[in-house]
Amino acid sequence: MREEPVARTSGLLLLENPKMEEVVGFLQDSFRRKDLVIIVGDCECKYSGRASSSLGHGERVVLIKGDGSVQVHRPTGYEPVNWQPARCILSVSLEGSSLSIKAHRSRPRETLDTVFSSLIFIASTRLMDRAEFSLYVSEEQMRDALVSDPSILEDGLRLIDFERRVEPGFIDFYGKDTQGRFVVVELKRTPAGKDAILQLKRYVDVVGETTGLSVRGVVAAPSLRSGAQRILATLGLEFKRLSPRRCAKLLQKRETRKISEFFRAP
Amino acid sequence: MREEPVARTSGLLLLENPKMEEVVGFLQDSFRRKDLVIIVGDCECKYSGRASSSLGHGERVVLIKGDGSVQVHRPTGYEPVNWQPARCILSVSLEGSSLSIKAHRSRPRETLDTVFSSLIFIASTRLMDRAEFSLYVSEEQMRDALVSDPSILEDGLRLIDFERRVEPGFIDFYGKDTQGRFVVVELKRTPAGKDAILQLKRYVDVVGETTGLSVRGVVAAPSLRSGAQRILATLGLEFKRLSPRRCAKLLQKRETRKISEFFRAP
DNA sequence: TGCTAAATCTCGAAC
DNA sequence: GTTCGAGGTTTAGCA
Repeated sequence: MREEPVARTSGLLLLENPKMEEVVGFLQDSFRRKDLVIIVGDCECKYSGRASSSLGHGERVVLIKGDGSVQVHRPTGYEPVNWQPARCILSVSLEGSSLSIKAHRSRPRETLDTVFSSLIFIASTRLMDRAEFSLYVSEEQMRDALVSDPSILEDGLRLIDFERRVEPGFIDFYGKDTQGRFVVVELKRTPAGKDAILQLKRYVDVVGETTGLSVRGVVAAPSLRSGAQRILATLGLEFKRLSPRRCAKLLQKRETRKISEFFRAP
Repeated sequence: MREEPVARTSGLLLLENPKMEEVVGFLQDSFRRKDLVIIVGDCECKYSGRASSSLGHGERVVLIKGDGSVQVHRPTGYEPVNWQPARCILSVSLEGSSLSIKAHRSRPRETLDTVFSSLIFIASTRLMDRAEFSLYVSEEQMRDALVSDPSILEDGLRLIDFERRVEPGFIDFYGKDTQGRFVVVELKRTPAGKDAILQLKRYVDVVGETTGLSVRGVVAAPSLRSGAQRILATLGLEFKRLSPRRCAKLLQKRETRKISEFFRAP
């Protein structure tokens, strides 16, 4: 006799070595509730869409999330061997003694069919997760990256000075472009707003007065806040996208290169 | 009283609402055996390496494979929020009442630390999976792709004919390059071997005799079988990599473009 | 909606 | 080992 799935404190439902028949309803309920489902068992996969693929029998972990995304994981490899992104239409059916789970989407039109010939266990649960994910790179790290390779902002851009003291404060990056024009860069780790633009404007004015030449002002940030583009254009300043991630990557590269050059030295 | 983890027929070990203390040994054993581990629980994540990231408390699924890869999955999204590729060094420790799982690798130097404050369940199992994964595109589809856009093989390559009847059989693709030289292409869906090369040689010779001009012979395949490069060079023929996937992608693009052009038509 | 560029891209092959 | 290119790339930012 089989026991019914038991609801845990966390709302976890577990089926160990379940029968195919009972699994159909179990999965349909889980999909309807948009719960997360983990299936471990022996399955085949067929994918058809942008390309076609087939994968014979083997024991795998299948992860089906409430958003309709599907992943089939083999025992090794970071990436799923087969998958389907979110917003799939999921359907479960019994095919003889096997269980078929189809994940279909249009645009692009593609289907992943996972057919289980045996099941080791199935878990279904609703996960609570409201946390915010944040990738960090400091403004100082971004400045270091720009100083070490100004071309990440603009081709041919060269460094004159950084953290340069001028009347209202410090210029993050001070350089010269391919046409020989001075460039003042205001760096922001987060989307740049009016404050950053006005700050830059002051620096540009000061440098313009000091040198008596026309000076370019560039806001370098991951993006502009809404409305900032308008102010920027009004003041004759520019925006250049600079992603914190790219800066971090470049710094990492420089770091490893330094180390390798050190070891290569005689 | 807690019951001991029970070994299933499949070698599955399950812990439901386990205590942190018992989990440490459980995970260390699993990692040593290089079994696959699934953990569901409330955790925080900190990543540091190429970039830095932090993720606050939330219920997630963590998948740790025998190859040392780690994935932290939130309730939605196809991709893991945090991850670490294969060949990581895994370590488990108790930090107060929390469980910390660190995945570290060098080159690039980066660490993912996942700290569980509570556990819903843990599963550990060895998966048997020896199946081969294959992506399908027929040779005919590859030929269609090449015919519809010869530049995927070589810049400026133009089509003269395909499936062209010559003495020993059919030339897959017959064209002309930017220098006006005739090009005979032999297509293979799988790594090309001696047979494909000799076939191509016959076509090239026939076309050369017919036209009285020098003719280029190109093997287009995902790769060359070992030793084939040598024969190719000896016979004065060329190899151009052509992936079935890229052909499939191109065909799909053409298809969608056709459809959109159809709908756009007046 | 479609494109273009970046990704903690990953992964594999060639050099 | 390192570099280079492809991917069912995915994803985010913009026009």
